[in-house]
Amino acid sequence: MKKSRRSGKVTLSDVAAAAGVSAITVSRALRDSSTVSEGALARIERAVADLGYVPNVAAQALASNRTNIIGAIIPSVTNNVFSDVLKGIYNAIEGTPYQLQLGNTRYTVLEEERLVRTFLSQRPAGLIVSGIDQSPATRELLKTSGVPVVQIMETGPDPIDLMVGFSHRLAARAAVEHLIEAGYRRIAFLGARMDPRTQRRLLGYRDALGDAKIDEDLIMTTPRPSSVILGGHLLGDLLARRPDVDAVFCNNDDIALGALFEAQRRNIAVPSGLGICGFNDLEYMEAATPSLTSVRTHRLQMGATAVELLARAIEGNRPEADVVDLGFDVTPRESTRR
Amino acid sequence: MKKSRRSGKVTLSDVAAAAGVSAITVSRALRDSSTVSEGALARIERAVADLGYVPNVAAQALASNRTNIIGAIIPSVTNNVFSDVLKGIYNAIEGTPYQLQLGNTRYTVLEEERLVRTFLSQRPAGLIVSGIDQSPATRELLKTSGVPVVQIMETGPDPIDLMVGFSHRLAARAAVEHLIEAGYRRIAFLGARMDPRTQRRLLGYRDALGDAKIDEDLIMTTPRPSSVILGGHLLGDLLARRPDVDAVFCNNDDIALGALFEAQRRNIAVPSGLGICGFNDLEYMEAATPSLTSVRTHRLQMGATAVELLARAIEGNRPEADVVDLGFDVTPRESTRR
DNA sequence: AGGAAACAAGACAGCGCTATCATTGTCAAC
DNA sequence: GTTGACAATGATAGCGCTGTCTTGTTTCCT
Repeated sequence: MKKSRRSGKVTLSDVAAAAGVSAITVSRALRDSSTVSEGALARIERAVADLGYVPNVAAQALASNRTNIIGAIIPSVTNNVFSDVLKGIYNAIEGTPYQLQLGNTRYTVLEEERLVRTFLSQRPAGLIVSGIDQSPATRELLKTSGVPVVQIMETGPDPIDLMVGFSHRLAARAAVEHLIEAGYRRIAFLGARMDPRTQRRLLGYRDALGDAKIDEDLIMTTPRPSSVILGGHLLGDLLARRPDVDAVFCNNDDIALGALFEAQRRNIAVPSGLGICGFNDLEYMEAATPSLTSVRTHRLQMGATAVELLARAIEGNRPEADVVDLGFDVTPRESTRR
Repeated sequence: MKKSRRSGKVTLSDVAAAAGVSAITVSRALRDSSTVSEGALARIERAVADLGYVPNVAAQALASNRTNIIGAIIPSVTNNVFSDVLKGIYNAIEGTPYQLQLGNTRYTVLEEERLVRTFLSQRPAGLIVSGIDQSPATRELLKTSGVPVVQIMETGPDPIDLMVGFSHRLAARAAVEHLIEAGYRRIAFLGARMDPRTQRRLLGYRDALGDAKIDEDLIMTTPRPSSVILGGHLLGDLLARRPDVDAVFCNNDDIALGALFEAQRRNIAVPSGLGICGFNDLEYMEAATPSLTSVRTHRLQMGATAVELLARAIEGNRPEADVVDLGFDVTPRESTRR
């Protein structure tokens, strides 16, 4: 007797036989119940429940040449900023028919390109990519794929398709303007991992200082990945070079927290001796002693909006605006109040 | 003329035609090149490159009734602990043929069960689940699936299949023993989100106090999700109830950091007036002023080991030991040095 | 030289589903 | 009564790949 290759699972035909209809009717009933008569639908639903039928997604994908996968490609899973965005994505995807698949570039453009290729080969329903600095090849792949794409984290000119984020340059500028208004004049920029977003924040820092006609030669950066410890080191190095600095604009909150701890270690009073401003407004900024000024960004909402834009585009009713700017809020706290 | 349903992509047969062999030979060449002659292999490789052939994973999955998907199901993407584990998983999975698919339970057993069902219906190569507190139905599903499964985060009796983690009870006990050795006697437990792992840490806390014959009625907990701010609140509530407390064992580092900030706010000297010990040893613990004692857990290695165990099990050579205990290290720092 | 064993490659069918076209029955409009 | 529109359902043929079996070819041993 010929050995069957069947997986042992309940198939559409089994359901069809149990419900007394043909397989195709079951298929239709499950995809769009309005196309099937009430009686048949009821019998099919019973049969599905009785037999414990679970559709085979591979067969669905092969036959229909599409999937319900939304791919999200982010640089890091451990960075709090991206994990918040991811949380927003998960929240929004719940209750939709879509399933999330995650890719992790580790901040390299090449890995991003590889991931885009891998994801596209699976014919995803939509794709979420981070930032606006894709390689030309990646942009081309995405543009010609026919798959809806959302770029998140940042706004900028020339979106691949859809976009949701904010201007890092304007946000940094607003933060530094806040420091200037608070009376600080020798304001340094502390930054790690000078990725493109960081570079644009540096531009915003320069914009603000330029407008206020302030000497700007107070930039401490390192290519190393950001961390709280590194924030302390950066402040230490800065103070060694320029002991007269009176405030630091930190490229992110980890660095700001590290700077605070370093200041405490050196008995530098914050905010009177040193003003500290971070970026992103992670949860601990409010809890710190003194509480730390930061720039609030809308990360959960960014993830949620990305999914909403994508869902609409997939379903054919594209939103009027391709680019959604969620803005930011400078959130002054004790660390810059003097 | 009949309209073709073809996806427009290059298929195996296209490659086969270009290489002058049959489709099945190309399939074999791509899966195990040793089964094909050198000449044919070279021609096939050329054809693949020339045509830009990308396999259709849905067709592969349907025909072979298996995939190269490893599913990972974790409670939260924003919790640093899990994101570190996830990073370890991604690191280890690179260079293997497997692809990661992530599920997010948000700390609910029901969602976990749903995700396990969804993942299993895709016939994954292996599955990673978090903790040892799966529902009986989930355990049964996993056990009968035939899919290799690793439970991560914790060790315990009766593994579903494979297991890698450590004993939270012993780790908490060791931390509290450290506090006792440092001379603290009125030691409180601060905990948020009393999930099963937290409960077992509480047991460890009680073990240590019981052994030292110390009164243990100093437990402050809340069902709310953990955060730095909450750590401050918990310490505040504790001090209102028991101003004579001399040390806190915090269920995680966020709470420990919040407790430190709250102590600073109240001008309570750490470690002389209050000892603080956290759990997990996140990066900022070392950077804090004073640096914070914690229990180091091997999160990256946990993720990596999970993938290794799984890969071995998938390939048929199961490891000798089903359960890998990665242990922990109490890491004493300034916050408990008196 | 003869035959077993090992190797290389192909034929064929089918995995479980959906696109497409065809068929049937019902009912309102003329 | 005929017609056409529409709703409900079915038959058929794949989607692109791999499992299984078969056929041909080479190698090596006795």
